[in-house]
Amino acid sequence: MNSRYAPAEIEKRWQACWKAEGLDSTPETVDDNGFYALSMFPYPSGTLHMGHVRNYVITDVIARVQRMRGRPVLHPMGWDAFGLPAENAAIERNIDPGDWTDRNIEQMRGQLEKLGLSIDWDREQATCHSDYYRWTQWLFLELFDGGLAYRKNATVNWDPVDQTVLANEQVDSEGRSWRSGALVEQRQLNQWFLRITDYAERLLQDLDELEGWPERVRTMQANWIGRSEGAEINFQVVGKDATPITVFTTRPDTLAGASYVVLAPEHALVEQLTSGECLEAVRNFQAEVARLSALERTSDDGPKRGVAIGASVINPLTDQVLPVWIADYVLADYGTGAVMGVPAHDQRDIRFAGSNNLPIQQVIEAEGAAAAISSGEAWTDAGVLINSGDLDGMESTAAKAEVTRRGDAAGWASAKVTYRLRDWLISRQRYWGCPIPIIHCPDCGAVPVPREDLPVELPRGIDLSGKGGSPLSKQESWVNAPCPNCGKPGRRETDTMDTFMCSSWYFLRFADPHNTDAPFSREAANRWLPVQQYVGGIEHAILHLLYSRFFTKALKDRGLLDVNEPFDRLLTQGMVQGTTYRNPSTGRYVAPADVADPDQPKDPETGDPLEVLFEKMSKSKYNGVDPAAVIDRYGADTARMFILFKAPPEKDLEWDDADVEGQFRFLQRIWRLVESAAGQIDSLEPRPQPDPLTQTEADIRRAVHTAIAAVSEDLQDDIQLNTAISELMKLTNAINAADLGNLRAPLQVEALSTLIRLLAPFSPHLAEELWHQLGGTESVHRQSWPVLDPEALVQDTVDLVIQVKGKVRGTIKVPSDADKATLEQLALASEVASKWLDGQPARRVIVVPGKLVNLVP
RNA sequence: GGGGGCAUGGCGGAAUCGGUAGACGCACGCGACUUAAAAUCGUUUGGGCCGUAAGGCCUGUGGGGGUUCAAGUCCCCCUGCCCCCA
Repeated sequence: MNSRYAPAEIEKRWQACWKAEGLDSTPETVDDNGFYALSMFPYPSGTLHMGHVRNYVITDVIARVQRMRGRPVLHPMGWDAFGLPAENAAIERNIDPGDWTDRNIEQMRGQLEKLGLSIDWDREQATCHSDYYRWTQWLFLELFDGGLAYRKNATVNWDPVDQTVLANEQVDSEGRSWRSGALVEQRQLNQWFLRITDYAERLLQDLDELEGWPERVRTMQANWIGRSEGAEINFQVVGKDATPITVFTTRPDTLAGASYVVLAPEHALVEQLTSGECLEAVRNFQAEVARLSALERTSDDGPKRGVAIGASVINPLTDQVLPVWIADYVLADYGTGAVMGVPAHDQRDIRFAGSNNLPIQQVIEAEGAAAAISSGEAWTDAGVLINSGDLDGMESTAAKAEVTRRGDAAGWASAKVTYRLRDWLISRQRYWGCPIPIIHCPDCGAVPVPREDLPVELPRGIDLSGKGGSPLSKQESWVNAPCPNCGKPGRRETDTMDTFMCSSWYFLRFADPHNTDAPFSREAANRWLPVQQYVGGIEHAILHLLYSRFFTKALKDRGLLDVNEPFDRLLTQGMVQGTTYRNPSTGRYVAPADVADPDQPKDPETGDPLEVLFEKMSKSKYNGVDPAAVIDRYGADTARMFILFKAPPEKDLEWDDADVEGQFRFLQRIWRLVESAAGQIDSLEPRPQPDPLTQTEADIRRAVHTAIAAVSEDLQDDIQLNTAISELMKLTNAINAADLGNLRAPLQVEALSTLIRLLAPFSPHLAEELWHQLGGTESVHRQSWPVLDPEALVQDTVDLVIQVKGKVRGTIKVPSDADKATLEQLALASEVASKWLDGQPARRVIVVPGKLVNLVP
């Protein structure tokens, strides 16, 4: 009695106890009612930050509630452990990337354990360990066997700082590397690709199935896949017996308005078609374009540049002769690498035509179209065709199909669907990644390493200078290997895989983590997948989630599992932001420690007033809060409560020390409340409720069951953990206000037992401690979730709102079971009504039972 | 430029099958306890106006319009901010 709430002692003790008891282990056998709760696994940087904490605590609450609901739960954790930071750290400090990574994992696991997460650590995986990446390699071979992995020479984004190839997605909108920030260059290299484009249509279509995903993530994926319907149209080359130029267009209806045709500078036909006098200009232009990124080339607003190549083609619809150009805004690997220029009806074309003196011919008429075009704006909306021969007068939407149909009949067009999505470039010229299990043989070509020879281990303890291509290519003893086919000397593939490969299937390995015969058994995968609740950052909305979906579908097609989508429900949590001080005139950030008066923040150097912002926690902004420090001071339970209460999960969260204090106080209030009862209650066994109840008892039962209903609802579909905690606060307030001494024992037991069980997923340590203090013998986390008794919610009378002309004018107490007619009578007879109706009869009466009556005179 | 989202007290946020706006918390103020402070407990607070008071009225969810008995919620227009794509 009268002990203080001491989280440090309580949390340490219960964590040890749970570990000894195996409380968090995954049930061995389950039928199909298992619940798979998963957080996006972290990169083991060595330090846990608040974003991680938020992510894992949200998932943990969901997992714990499901356990109490009686479902077998899989809640694992692992490490996305390959990647550049380890290699960079190794270069800087001359340590082995593997050792560095393992040390970080140890450290972060320790930090995670302090949070009291109910994770089954027995299933832990690290993608850089050979018992994991062996299976990444195995799956690569599966894709290879299925024709989904191939090698091709292609223009790639080259990061001159990190000396590696980047995927398009790793280049930001300014053409810089997402990691090094260097301006990306274009290079030709022979690279490994995965044929994700084969799955473009399914990846798009099946987005409709994902009802448990945020709409905006689905939209982002759909945009990324970028389906467009149109036609391929062939233009015969004048005077040469050359292959016709095939363009892709989404606007075949504007064909008559085509005034030129443009090839990508890298297009194969450029060589053939360029005339002698244009050759030099074309060569120069090609060299110039090679330095530009795709993004610089395709933006709508930049200037469009190009040169004519001295060839002509024939417009198949009008028989007009059109010049052929090459231009920076046409990309070789999108569509056919060639477009028809219709300046009047395409924004980029009108810019190009303007700067190169090419004719602009309007062929779609609509109100305002001509004016827009003459002012230099393309008319891209629908309209009616003009200047198009016998197609004049046709709606442009109808004309799309008609032009394609005619072209198809005449052999110069065919309907075509293209996608913006490109095949996934997985080759990386780096050391710290999963080796691609291929041996290059001078005779047999690229030969897969036999599955029984996996893993192809990364050689350890090698010199990493960080310069000049792949370190693996310099490891002669490793590189040289006999061809598995013919036995002749061959060379191992020295590229490693994009780390997104490793993270595209880890959720499958968790279902069957110790399997030594296969990456996972089909039974285990089918039993646990799809993940019922996936939680992670919005920054993975496209890449990781799209790749994982692709893997799942591809592996399904290979017969390895039967699920079509990996993640049933997705929750994208918001950022954790810290108080940030910035000098608006210099743009520099100031550390909070250097701010003397937080109410009147001033720059210690210049004396300028500082602006106070909330921005994502980062070292450079001096606004980070260390989770370990918060746990040391207040305990993990307070940290959990704060982070869950402060904002809805998907919104950004502003860190506020005062609010952390507030949560600590709330937990102390519960502590004192339970302590006041500890002398009176020796068991939490439910007992029959007395009948009749006193008014206070009936009120407290209603509060208890209202809380059960509300918290359960908040954890159900639309997960709202912040309001769930506010319901716990209301219940605590209600019990405090009623005073336990005024309740008979069965009521006390029900109230406290419910409060503690509802609290358990949020504050697992405190709930466990209180549960035992009140005589609980088994863990609170093995108790069942409180069950709602609808009877307890019933009230004899309710407050009925009286509105007059839609304005609230008062309330009256009415029997809760009164019917509409009675309510109307009671309302009309009320004082409120007589006062506000002022003698007029109510012309109209709207009755909403249980809520209000609206009287309209 | 295209697509999507958001806008509620001093602050974070509740309330969207249209039905008492501001739950819950933070901060602030006041009070109790205390020699004092901390802690704790109680309590006020959207704005404006009337009233000695009890109380009452008007107004209010970024701005403007509309639908409806009733709008934070639905529709149209505008402004600002955020995200994605270009």
